[in-house]
Amino acid sequence: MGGMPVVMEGALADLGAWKTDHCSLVKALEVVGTRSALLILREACYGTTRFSGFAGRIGITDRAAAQQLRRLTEAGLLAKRPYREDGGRTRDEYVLTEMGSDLFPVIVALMQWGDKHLQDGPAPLHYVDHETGAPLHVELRTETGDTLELEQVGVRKNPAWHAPNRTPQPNSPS
Amino acid sequence: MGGMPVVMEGALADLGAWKTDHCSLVKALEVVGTRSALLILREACYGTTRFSGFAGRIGITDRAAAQQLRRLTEAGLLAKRPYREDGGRTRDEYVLTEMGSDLFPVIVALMQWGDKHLQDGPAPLHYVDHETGAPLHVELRTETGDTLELEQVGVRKNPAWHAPNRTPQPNSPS
DNA sequence: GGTCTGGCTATACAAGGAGCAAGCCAAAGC
DNA sequence: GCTTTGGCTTGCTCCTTGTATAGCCAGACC
Repeated sequence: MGGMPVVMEGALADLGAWKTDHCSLVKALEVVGTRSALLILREACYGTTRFSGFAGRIGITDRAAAQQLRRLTEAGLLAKRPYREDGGRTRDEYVLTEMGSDLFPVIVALMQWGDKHLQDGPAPLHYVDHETGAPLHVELRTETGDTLELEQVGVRKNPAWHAPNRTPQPNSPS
Repeated sequence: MGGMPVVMEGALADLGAWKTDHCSLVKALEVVGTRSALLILREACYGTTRFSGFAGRIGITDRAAAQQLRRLTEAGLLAKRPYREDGGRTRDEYVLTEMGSDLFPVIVALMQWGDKHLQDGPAPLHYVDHETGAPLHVELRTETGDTLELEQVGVRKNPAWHAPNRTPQPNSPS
């Protein structure tokens, strides 16, 4: 069992005394906090670029696909790029930006968790190093390469942090 | 910029020819695909265990908290544990199971992505090795410790995979 | 000019998440 | 036995996500 959580360092230890006002997780969930957004990004990582590919492979309606593609493009995770098939007009396809492909670890982490806890049998797909075939995993590591258990992790305030717009408030990070 | 996606190996290369029927990501999103579910789990990782702590710190209503705590408990990410404060009746608190704490990398990965792409200034919080203070990161790594770019990643069918209930269909993994 | 096609939009609707506010309930303590 | 307290439920409402179905629109080709 888990049980023991992370170590909240310093002033963070008193959970009643601070708020998670600027939490990056909250901001992230505002952008990719829906099922269809993450599935669109999975598809984009798989190499899907065209409207009908997204809608068809994910199994969502045109409307849902169009809406999410627009949202993700506006947010900067996808970029439109014109293309042209012979005998067709020029259209836009959707390719990952750096911001979008930086989400790949999130997708693999969720996939890995689902593989372990939600599949009846073995995992259907593997992520590997394409060159060597070595299996890939998402891991929490320090620069020196150590992986940690949850209870060995510490959370601390970033001393360089300051409130985004004026009035640097001292007491509400995250 | 990103641009190049992962390498779909073998039969997976033809995206039109297979479906993502058993994708672990889809299953994972059915359990933790909502904002409030992930925020509850963030709080559980931070050490919050009690009803009012979840509702109050996340800033959601009692109703939403109760609903998610029930869902996550039924799904096996949280477990109820009785406790008793002096002068109070016994009640249940919610602690992470192994299944729940295995989601921590997902939370950190999302947080890290938000830190990089959605914060106006520096990140408000840091995750570190509590012992040494060394910063923690989520990384895609092979067993030999190499980290990869997106275009070096390969996706392949698991040869050991079989459809969960009878009729092992040959053509629809993930 | 007419038609076809793929990408996208429009309308109408159902389901679920979540807010507000109030109420319920099982001890503990008076 | 009445009140208090914290945890949880209920009724009602709004908003978002997603479905189903249909329609629009800009070219390319005829």
